[in-house]
Amino acid sequence: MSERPDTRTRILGIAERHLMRRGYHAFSFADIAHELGIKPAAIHYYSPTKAELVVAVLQAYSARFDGWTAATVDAMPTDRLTGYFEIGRLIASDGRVCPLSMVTAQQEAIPDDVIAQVRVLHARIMDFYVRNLAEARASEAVRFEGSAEDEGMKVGCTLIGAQLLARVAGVDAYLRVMRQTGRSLGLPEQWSPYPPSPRISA
Amino acid sequence: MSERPDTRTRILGIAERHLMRRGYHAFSFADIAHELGIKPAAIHYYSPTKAELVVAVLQAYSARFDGWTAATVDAMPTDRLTGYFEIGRLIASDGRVCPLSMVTAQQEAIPDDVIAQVRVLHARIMDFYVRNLAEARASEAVRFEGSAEDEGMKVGCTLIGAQLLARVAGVDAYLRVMRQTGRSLGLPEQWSPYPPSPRISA
DNA sequence: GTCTATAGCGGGATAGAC
DNA sequence: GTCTATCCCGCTATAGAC
Repeated sequence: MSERPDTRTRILGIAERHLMRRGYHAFSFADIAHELGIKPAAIHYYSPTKAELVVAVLQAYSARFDGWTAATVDAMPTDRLTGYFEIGRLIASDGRVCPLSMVTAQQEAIPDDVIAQVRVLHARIMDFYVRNLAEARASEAVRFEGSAEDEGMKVGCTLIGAQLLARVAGVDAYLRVMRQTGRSLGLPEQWSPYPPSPRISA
Repeated sequence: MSERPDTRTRILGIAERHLMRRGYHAFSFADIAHELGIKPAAIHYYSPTKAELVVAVLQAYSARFDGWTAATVDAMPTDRLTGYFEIGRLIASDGRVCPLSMVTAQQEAIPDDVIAQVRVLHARIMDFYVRNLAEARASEAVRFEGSAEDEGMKVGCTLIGAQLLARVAGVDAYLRVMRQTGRSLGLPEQWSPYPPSPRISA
């Protein structure tokens, strides 16, 4: 195990990191190729177009997110929530932003196929929040007013905003905002990094 | 009054709209020129480089924000907060996003001068939240736990996240999220669009 | 103040050799 | 599977005419 991943996988990984750091338009095939030690044109062998490449990146990201939620199926909903806050922190500390917000920010200038895929990711993530908040409130592990749908959307918005804020104000800003979010929900002060694997922070 | 603004002003206005909709890299001098009925090269007469143009856009935006806060100096802090939520809604309903988040999202691929200017805007906006939340809590017009700094950053993050969400999920999503935010603060259900002028939503 | 013309670059994409 | 070579495009920016 821990073998060197194949080229296809490495391309997706590098593209994902660039997408999350720089956005759709500000990374190029040349960036990926240079890091891989191959020529830009070779990337087309794996993904004919840039749009298809990014769609594949988003699919892989969604799949990893699904894998993470599946792996946490036995966990307490509060641990799932704080676990996700912790994943968001790891992403922010690496100067990245959830691809959901990165792609959404520029959607007018991005191919429709990519937008369609980002909607899938959006639905999965919002479903995660809503489900866990509802479950946690039912067992009186968190408190909030209004519907779980509204609160879930709110917390999701706060997290992606906090990742953006981290880029101008440092990771500390992310931590302050999400700790404040946890405080108003009545979540524990310490976040469990649960479970560390399968990671969606890489 | 209501004269046709001069070319310099029109350029800034068009550039701002494109920046807020498409991001730094996805709008061009040609986009602006076409809308203005002039040639792309003519833009350079007003702003030699794209970075300077965007810096000017951000300066104008910050100045309008300052003008708005100054004009609301006699208002209740709760009205200032809901007034800003309303401004955020107008921006979102036009498919735009606060330039703060738009530029921040792509900061790795954006000139330093522009980043420096966005930090100014960031400081102004966060100061606005913190000041008004502290003031409102002192008069028991809102309730929240923790420091006004943490809560201010949190609400700011929620708003920019909600503007992003609006792009995939519609303006209704923005409204739901910010109404939920107002609910947990104990703000009135109806937002005063106070004051309509000087607008920072244009 | 706006034009034409053009330089110069970097990007995505394709064709065909190896 | 990766290469070289090339095409075509759009972009920022400059120079100089009007």
